[in-house]
Amino acid sequence: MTATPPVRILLCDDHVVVRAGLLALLGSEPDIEVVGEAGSGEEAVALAAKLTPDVVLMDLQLGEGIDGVEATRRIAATGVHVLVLTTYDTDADITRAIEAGATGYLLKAERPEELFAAIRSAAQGRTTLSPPVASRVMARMRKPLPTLTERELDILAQLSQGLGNRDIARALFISEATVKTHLGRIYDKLGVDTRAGAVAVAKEQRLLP
Amino acid sequence: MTATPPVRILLCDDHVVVRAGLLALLGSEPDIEVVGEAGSGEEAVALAAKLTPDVVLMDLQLGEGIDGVEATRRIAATGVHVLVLTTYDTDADITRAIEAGATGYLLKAERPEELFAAIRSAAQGRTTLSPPVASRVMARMRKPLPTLTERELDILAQLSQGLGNRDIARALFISEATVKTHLGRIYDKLGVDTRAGAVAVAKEQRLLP
DNA sequence: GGCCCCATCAGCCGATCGGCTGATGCGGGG
DNA sequence: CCCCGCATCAGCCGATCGGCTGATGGGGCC
Repeated sequence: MTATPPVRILLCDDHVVVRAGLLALLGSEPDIEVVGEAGSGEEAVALAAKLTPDVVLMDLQLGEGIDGVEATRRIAATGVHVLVLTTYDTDADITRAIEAGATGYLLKAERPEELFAAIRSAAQGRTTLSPPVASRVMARMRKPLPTLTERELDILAQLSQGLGNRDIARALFISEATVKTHLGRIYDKLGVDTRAGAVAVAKEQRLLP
Repeated sequence: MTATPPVRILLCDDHVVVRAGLLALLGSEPDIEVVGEAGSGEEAVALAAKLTPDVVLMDLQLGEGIDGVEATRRIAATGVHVLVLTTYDTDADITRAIEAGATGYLLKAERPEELFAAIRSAAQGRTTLSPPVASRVMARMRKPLPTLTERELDILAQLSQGLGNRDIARALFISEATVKTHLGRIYDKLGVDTRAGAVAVAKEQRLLP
């Protein structure tokens, strides 16, 4: 067997501390080489195009600029594997990341060995999910959870501003009747029966940007 | 001038990556020595008592077990300085950390030099706040923001479950009239006029645990 | 050309909400 | 001792909400 070249990694996280941590952890692995660091989504997209790494380690929360999902979408579109490494394991985040083309989804709480293994898998295009994430994905398969339509998300966004039906109607240029129809379906999908409950679920599940 | 002994640090963060990052960053500073690491609040409290570090670097979000605020409270009570290092800068988090006795409040997005400086300050009991945090504190001083009473938080918690007035009343063993009175005051303090709006602010501001 | 999803709208009605005025009791601080 | 913040409760009333039934039209998909 010939010596395999190291896996080339691009880091993307807005926190210096996290980048330093990843750098330190990955530095101990001979077959993994960090070839670049980005502190924003825009930077990551540019560097990924320039460096063509084997894997991009991407945080979903990036503070300023485009978010991790959008960065993932753009980078994945160029054929580079993106391994999402983030703090949260909500359904909405996972779904959006996967739809954006992420190769894997890891939680920052994961043990370093898992991270290394996931990176090596991702370099070959194989998918790795953190156990809690995998569980949620499985659960989602069994019970088709709330998948709100875009219009319903519009309504939900207005609702989360505390607006009444009339104001929502005006904001979206539709009638109150339509607002109420959408609200009813939103309640069904989210498993609630009041606007307060809907807002709670929306915030909890991070359904809104 | 005699050589000053290094500042002795205890890290507390539930993410291995972050601990590794801090370890790497602080390792480059000769006058700062990391004497211990904790992955949970309980561990941090125990280690702080055993090691009596000069400063504890404390994250507020700790996953399982007691949260960072509670850990801060217990450690600060023993006279050890706690420097909060976290991701969020919401009013509620800042307020609770300060009330718990934190010596300073830094954001993870802060530049490493600021972190070093803050650690050295904290070792001497001096307070350091990240600029965004300082701004919020000042703003708070100027305009006495929502300070909900405990009872109001009880109501808000039930409200955030999507419960109606009757159910809230039953849950808290009070009459509907009282619930409505509290709700009115909550609306005033949060600057909203619907339950949906109140829930939105509550979640946004992390007013509930 | 049907079928289904989605978005749109209407009207009805009982339940709930939000604002109002006003009242009681308790505890702490000046 | 009085004042004030806090928690408790009552009643009233117009506005809003949530559930219901039912209808129309556009766009995919087979």
